[in-house]
Amino acid sequence: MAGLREKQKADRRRRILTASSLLFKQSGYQEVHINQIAECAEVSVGTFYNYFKTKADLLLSTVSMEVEEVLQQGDSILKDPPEDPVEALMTLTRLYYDHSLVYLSKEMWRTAMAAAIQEGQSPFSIRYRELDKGLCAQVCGLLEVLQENGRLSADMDTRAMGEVIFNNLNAMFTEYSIDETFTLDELKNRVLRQTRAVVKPLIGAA
Amino acid sequence: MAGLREKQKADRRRRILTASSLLFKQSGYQEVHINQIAECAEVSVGTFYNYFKTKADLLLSTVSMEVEEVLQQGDSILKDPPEDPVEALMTLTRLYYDHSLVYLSKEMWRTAMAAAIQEGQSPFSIRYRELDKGLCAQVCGLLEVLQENGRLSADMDTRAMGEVIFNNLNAMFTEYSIDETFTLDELKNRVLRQTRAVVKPLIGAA
DNA sequence: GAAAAAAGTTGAACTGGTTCAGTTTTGTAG
DNA sequence: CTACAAAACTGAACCAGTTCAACTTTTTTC
Repeated sequence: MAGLREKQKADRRRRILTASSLLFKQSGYQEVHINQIAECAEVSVGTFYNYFKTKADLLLSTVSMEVEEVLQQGDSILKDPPEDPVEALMTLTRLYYDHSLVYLSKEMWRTAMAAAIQEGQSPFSIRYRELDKGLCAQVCGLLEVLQENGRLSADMDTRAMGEVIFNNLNAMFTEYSIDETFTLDELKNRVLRQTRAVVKPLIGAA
Repeated sequence: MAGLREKQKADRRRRILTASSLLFKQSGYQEVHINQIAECAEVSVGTFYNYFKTKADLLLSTVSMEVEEVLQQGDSILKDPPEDPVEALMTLTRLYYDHSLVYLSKEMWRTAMAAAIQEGQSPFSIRYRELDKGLCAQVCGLLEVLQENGRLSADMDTRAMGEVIFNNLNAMFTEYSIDETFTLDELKNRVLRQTRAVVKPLIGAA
């Protein structure tokens, strides 16, 4: 009952992912055509579209992997966060940012973001936003922990605050992805300053 | 020296803009093809591309108009803002949001946003980000005014704070544009709660 | 093991935005 | 007014992502 068909399916899917990953790294997302991916993966173009709805859909599986890994690692930060709230938030932020270019280039992030915005009812967009929501929830979760530990004012609206901080992280990451000259260090420094500005007034007012 | 050529050029440009605006309103951006726009404007497809670099470029001229109007109106709010900081920020925010759908539909905003992200070095993207920067500067400017008026703590980092608040406005507007069921009222309510969470701790600590 | 059904593969054709070589129109000089 | 140059217009061809009707392979049934 192993199923030859299942085996072939899994194999083809893997071949397509391997081929595209290789080609994207080699020549960039835009430069690589579906023909090339299909050829390199030894399937036909039609078969490619049996496995992925669109070219951008290829990215989604990578984005998904990326974010899931980062969410898991983020959870362990929430379990025992740095005492200083700014430092705690920046630890999470650095995790997100440093991990971001492991599987995906800036160009690929741009494409994924643009695709997610383009039509909101596509499965791509829905999944992408789910992942974002997961990250946002994690930031909110961290604020709750800090609040419970008495590190942040008790009357802070953790939900609203978390959304603002996450939206800022996300917007800054978008800016970073758009501008090829924007370095990771510059990004972290700017976000540090912003996070400070927002979080400092909430400290010790418990 | 009026120049027949100049006159014709201006006329053709106007015809294309009128035609596309009409067609987009009628059938939505995606549905309308360049052929149709060209036909309706009584020019050839090639001529269309003499006047606009891409289909998305059509949107840019509309977005540009939109944002320039809003920036101007925003300036008059800065001249004499409501005393309460949250109310002041929400007045500006409501201006932005209420104005947003005068010339552009959600679908058109999505397309413009996606295009601006897709390739960051295109004139489209550069112009779009300039406009965003203008809005961000206006939010920062409002915070400065409020700080000068003694309404916000004197040691607040207006620049960083303004960026965070603007990034949040922008992110929420993006979410709103993506989700066709997200209403303007819901948007304003959520942003109100977020703005409160961030700004309240800065009040009276002067 | 043969036949029918189900699932999957294939690549040529389609789609719609974009380009460009050839043509027409406008401005200028003699 | 004619001739020439510059600018602008034109639409058929191009391109790359996507679709789909015909074909092949695997599974199921008897």
